[in-house]
Amino acid sequence: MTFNLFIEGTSGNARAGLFATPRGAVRTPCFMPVGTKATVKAITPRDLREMGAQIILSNTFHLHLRPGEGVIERLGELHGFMRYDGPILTDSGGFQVFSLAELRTITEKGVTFKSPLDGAACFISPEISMKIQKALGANIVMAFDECPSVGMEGAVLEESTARTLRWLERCLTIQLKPHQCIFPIVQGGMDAAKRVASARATVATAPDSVGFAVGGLAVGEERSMTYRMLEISVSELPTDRPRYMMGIGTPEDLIWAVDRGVDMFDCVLPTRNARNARVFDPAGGLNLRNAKFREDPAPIMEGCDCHTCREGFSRGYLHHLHRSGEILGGILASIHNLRYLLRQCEEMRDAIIAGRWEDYKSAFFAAFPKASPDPTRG
RNA sequence: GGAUGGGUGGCAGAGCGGUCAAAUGCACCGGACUGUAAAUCCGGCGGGAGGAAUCCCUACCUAGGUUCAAAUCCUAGCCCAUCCA
Repeated sequence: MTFNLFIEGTSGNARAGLFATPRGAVRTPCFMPVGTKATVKAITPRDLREMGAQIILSNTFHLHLRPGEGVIERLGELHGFMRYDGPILTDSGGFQVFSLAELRTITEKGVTFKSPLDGAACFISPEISMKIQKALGANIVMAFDECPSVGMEGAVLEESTARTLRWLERCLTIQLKPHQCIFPIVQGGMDAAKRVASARATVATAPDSVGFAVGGLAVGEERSMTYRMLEISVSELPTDRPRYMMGIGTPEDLIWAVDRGVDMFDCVLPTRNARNARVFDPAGGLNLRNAKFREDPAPIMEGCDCHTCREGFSRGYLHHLHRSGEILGGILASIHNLRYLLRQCEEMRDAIIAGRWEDYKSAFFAAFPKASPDPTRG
């Protein structure tokens, strides 16, 4: 069994484990940095290794448009192409159904996108997405789903959710490479009954899946809704397989998700925010562009073990870099933000295994009073 | 000394009788960002009152003037740029 989850400890619904992949074991809970276009923006693979990243994401749709999966496959698949030797997960393009909503039309066959690059029509079906991902060579391949918008409900949501399931069946007909596996994605929008139905049907359709993802969350809805839907979705998933909550990434989100049994998550937030001068700290974060940091000699966060903080780069210096539009500002802040979440995952894992999960959570929310320990309440 | 052009908000730079507290960009002060069309986007940016619509005051080099009305027209002065002596 190439892919396998070994659970090392639990606390309530929270779990810590080891997820074996052909590129090595991933310790969970695990945050996965996003490298849409075969690069985690502003970060080298060396940085990724140093900060303790275990697995990263890339994107089917964007790489299909440029440079094309053929180029990447011939240059050594994603791993060889971008010189990253850890496990890689590719998203299927399903998120672009949501994020590029104005540029696409959906039919039963698939989705026709207008390329953001040149406006050319680009058709992606479940089969095409799988074939692209097969060529890209990621270790975890995501099913091609439809990520519905927050407002979708009733018959339209019903049809969307059902279509994602039909598409899953079609995804499963494409044979992947031996080092690859597929994660199906649970949908169901902001509808509890549809979440349950989607999760059950997903498991029934792909019972042997190595892992399962919960999608369609953190797309603009209230946090209370996010986690109510997550709880419902996760409760229907097998406990012995990794659960991947797609698209979250604030420190508090990680706690909330892990507390509900999530093992893996990814998010553009740490890198995007970093490029916009927003950095994490235990009290809720800093905007390094703010005037008050102009002459601040302190590192972003006292005691942080990220390269940026360890090297002694001051807030004042980072303020200057971001003000000046210097590329190093984005780099140093990205390193900090990614390491922050990665370290938090290590801490969460240790706490769960050591039976300190409840204490860990209490300490986290004590330091960050603005975040609610339970987002589903209020 | 003469000729011509010009002096507008922190800077650059529109406006050239009313709809102007004055376009736009930059700077400045904040905010947002969650499977990346993002090193992006949004708001504010003379002073004062008010939740707000709004109201009051002071403003387009200086001083006068024309006009119901002037950043815009006239006169004088000061300053700047270029050219000629």
